[in-house]
Amino acid sequence: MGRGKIVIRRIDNSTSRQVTFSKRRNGIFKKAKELGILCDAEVGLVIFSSTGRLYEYASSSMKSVIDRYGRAKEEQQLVANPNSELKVSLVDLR
Amino acid sequence: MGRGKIVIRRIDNSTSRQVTFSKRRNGIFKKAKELGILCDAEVGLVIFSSTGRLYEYASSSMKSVIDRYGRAKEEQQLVANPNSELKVSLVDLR
DNA sequence: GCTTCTATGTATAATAA
DNA sequence: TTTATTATACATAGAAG
Repeated sequence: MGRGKIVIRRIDNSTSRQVTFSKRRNGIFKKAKELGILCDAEVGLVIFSSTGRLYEYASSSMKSVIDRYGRAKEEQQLVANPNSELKVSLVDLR
Repeated sequence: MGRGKIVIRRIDNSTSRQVTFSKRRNGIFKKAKELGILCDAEVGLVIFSSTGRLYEYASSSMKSVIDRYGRAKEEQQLVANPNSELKVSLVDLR
């Protein structure tokens, strides 16, 4: 997308890498916002630059996204391995 | 980006919304991966569809991203409000 | 570390399967 | 829900502030 085609690998020149980071970071945040609005989705995006600086976007709030993520992963765990916690519960019922 | 220009607001037609979600989700995941590689950044992306399904991508691992996020926010908190915890520490030192 | 310019590479809207 | 096609809209590489 630009004057030349690029290969996707770490940009060696630190100045170019910084400029590309700035542009693409803006681009992806825009995409994240659009996706949330267009498709009625909840989106959370966290980016740490190579210098360690944090950039974030959440369609709702990051706390909401992370909490929901945790709950969703728990459910996935139960579906993937139905015996794990359920077994405990059944044992506890006796 | 396509046959017609669109306005960024919720797509009413659920079939179109779903198709757009599928395409744009792929697009943004690709962008997230590229950003991580090109710019040596740590990226975490969480998306819940309008039907509640979870989609995720992390350049490292989501746990790593969330943990680092938590630590970064704590630091921000301290920088923004230097008196909060520091005051306690100083008091404790006496 | 962000912005402008602009030629060019990409993503994707509309549509159909 | 994902994919194929293709015309268009958009993102961005490179260069220079």
